Amino acid sequence: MIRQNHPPVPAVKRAGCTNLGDMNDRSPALLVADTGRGNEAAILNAALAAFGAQGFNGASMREVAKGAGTSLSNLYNYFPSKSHLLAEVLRRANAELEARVRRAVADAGDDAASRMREAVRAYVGFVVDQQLAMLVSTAEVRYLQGEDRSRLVADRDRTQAIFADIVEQGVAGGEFRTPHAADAARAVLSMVNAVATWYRPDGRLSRGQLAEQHARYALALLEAPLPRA
Amino acid sequence: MIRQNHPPVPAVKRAGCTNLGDMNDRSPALLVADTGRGNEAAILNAALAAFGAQGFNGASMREVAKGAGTSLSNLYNYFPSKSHLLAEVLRRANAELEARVRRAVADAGDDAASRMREAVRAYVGFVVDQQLAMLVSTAEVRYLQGEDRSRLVADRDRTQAIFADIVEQGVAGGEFRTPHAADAARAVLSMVNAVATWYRPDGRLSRGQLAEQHARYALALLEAPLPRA
Amino acid sequence: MIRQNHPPVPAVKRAGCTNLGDMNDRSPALLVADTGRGNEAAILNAALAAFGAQGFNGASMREVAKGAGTSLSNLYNYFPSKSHLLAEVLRRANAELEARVRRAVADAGDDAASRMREAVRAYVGFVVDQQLAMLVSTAEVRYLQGEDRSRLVADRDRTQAIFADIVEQGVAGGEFRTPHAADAARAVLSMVNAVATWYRPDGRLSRGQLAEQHARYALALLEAPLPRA
Amino acid sequence: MIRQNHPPVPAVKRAGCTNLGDMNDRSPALLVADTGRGNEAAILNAALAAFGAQGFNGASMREVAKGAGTSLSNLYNYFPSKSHLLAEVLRRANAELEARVRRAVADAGDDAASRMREAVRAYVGFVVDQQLAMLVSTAEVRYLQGEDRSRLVADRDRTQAIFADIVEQGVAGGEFRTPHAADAARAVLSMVNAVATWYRPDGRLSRGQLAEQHARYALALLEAPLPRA
DNA sequence: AATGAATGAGTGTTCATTCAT
DNA sequence: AATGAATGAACACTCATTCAT
Repeated sequence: MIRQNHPPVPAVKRAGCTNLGDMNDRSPALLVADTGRGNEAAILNAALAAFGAQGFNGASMREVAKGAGTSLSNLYNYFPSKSHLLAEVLRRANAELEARVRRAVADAGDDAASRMREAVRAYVGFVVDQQLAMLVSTAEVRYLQGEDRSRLVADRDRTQAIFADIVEQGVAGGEFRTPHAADAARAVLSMVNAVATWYRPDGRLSRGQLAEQHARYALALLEAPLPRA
Repeated sequence: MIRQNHPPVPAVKRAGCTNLGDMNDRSPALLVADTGRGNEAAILNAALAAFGAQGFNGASMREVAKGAGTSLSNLYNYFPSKSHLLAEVLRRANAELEARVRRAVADAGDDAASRMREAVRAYVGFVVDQQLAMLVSTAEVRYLQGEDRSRLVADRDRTQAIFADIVEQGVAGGEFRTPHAADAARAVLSMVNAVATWYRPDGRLSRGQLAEQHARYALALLEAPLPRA
Repeated sequence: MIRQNHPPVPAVKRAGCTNLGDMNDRSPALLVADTGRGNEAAILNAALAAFGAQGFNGASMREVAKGAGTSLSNLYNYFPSKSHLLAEVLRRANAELEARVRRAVADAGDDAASRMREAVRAYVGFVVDQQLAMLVSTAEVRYLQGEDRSRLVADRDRTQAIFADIVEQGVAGGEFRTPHAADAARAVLSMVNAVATWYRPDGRLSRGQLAEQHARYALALLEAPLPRA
Repeated sequence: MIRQNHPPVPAVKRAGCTNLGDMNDRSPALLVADTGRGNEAAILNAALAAFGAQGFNGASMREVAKGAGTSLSNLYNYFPSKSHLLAEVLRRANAELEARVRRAVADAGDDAASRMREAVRAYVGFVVDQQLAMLVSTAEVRYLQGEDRSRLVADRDRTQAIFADIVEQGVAGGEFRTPHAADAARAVLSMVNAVATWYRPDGRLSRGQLAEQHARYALALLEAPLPRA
């Protein structure tokens, strides 16, 4: 069993370019507020913390129970299995992400560039706010199976399609000149997803700067005309 | 424990934008050729396959042994622990990656754009050739600890620094006009790393097209002047 | 692993002077009565039997579980490790021994000779009643570590100090004329401890004779004036 | 597996009355001088050290090999099994002990008291000189089986019979007045054997004082007339 | 909804021993 | 006499899960 006690990465490393995907020592990301059903929220948050710190297979239901302040066996009154618990955590994380992005796009202007900028800003914002949830979402989906898995894949595809649609719109309208329209959305999403692997709240860039910077990376990548910075 | 028997993801999904990071059903990526020391190479390759298929904590030493065609206990004549085995797999993967990138850059022209293009092409090439190794490298570093961990981080930083140096050179020389030079190398690397999470040998794009496409993404992101496609 | 199937030592040997410290084939010394906590007492008694028969390292938790009539994993609901289990067995054994000796001394007369006689009689009585516990106490303490070890050493020192105090009193009062007061208590304790290594319930001497005899050895060793037998 | 790293017992404990039977941190008792047969002596000495430090079941053949500076498999060119190795160590230890005691008795006067004094002195001397061998002899015989076991028991009985014979002679001749002659030799031997469990080379008493003191204990126990100290 | 006790399958790792060289 | 590679059985311990209460 892996006990992850590794010392905090020294500050100089943080500004480096290493993407290590460390998931420990993050502020307990309260992904789930009270659900009005006993210990449910506590369990979900504890599960997120445990899966984040040890990975799905490295974390134990006992740890989750301890983190939630309840007994091991009580977990099974809320979730029928460890996998279902993971599935529910991931479902909630993606739901919130999708909602935020969709809202941002709806509030943006009509042109593809504005919409892409706002989509990226919302996405990066969520990554910063719910870094642990993003890391777990990325790293642990693979341990889902069957229906739980396909449902999550569908959810995720819906979120990613928002970006793909904007790219399509932009290319069709001549705003984006990338010759690789079909794959560019994926490249943008890879970039912003990866923010979760290296972002540190005490880093050089503020939440807003980070969002703005990635919006520019995205538009540049899509070969939109850029203001001379 | 998760036994991953999930049915193959249908073809239509493959062309979609979902980055699921499935690691199963890949051709056994023979990362390591014979090392001249008994079963060592077989063990390393089996470990890569097992860690890829089940994750570090999901894979068992018994599976590795079976994959390598040797006995469980014999594993420990070669590697003192499961972690060391992982460490060695990752070390070799990164060594090969670094070597390829370094060679490509050395053989490129003197200007930053050419060097970046060749670095990205080599990197993407490695991702395609050793997809499983890249996936495992990304996903399982976190289970390393202590010296094994810090050694690998240092190795990796060296590889990533190649890109950072090229960006710096390009910005200094006016070739790259991105205003966010400090973080741009990381964005590029995120993009190319992510290729491992969705690439399929039978996909729409060939190895060469993929490399070329990502080179263009990278240069665009860095705001290098682009040919009108 | 040693499986102790050696044939019973022939009767003639029993009366000999060999101290072999055989620990098998003794009646299951029910050291612990029901503790009111599930299988706890059964586990402790089974552990005593197993450690006695095979030694701490020779005994396996599976054997203990089998002896206790429960499952291997359930052992860990009661004791966090094999060492802790040993520690608890030894702690209880010494607690009972100390209590018996202390009670005997309290009930004895005021003179050192009476007190020593009663202390020895109580000690030998315990050795006979809980022979296996005494053997295990003597032979397996060394496998304890850290706090468990220091706690037991302290417990044991307290018990032995009872004898040392009586010797001191007797020498101070002129009852004992040994010139080596500082070490004599240890010699007496060595003698009575060793009874556990050779005593057989079906031996020549009864429990009472054994106690009486060792009381006389002790007083003689301390150079107390003896009745002409 | 027990790794005995416990810190050295503090000095104040050493003078106390606790018999813990610690076997670590003793000077490597070179029980066996060169036997003229390759690595044999080194193996035997390493085995003694390993069995002393970890117990028979706690020590591994790998440790013995390392201690002897040879390879694991080479051990089996000298001794057919771990048990035989233990048997040989114990055989040599007892042989040396018996020789020393027999010589001392032969060199003593004719009266039982002198003979007993010299026997005890020789025995204690050996315990001090070969403390580790004595500890291992006492603690690990029980792991011997079959012929190895019975041969050693016979050896040991012969050594102990020397004491029993002296007691018999002394009682018959009126020198010893103990009414419990049949068991007294065993009591004396228990006492001197136990010296191995607490003796420290840097303790309060010298080797000679220790021997002298135990001779007096023995004679007192046997109720021989004593000089007024 | 909540708990403590229980369990069978599994984990990484170590063992004494063997064998080919 | 000496070695490195190999093995099957065993080890202490943990797992997700169930059940009686």
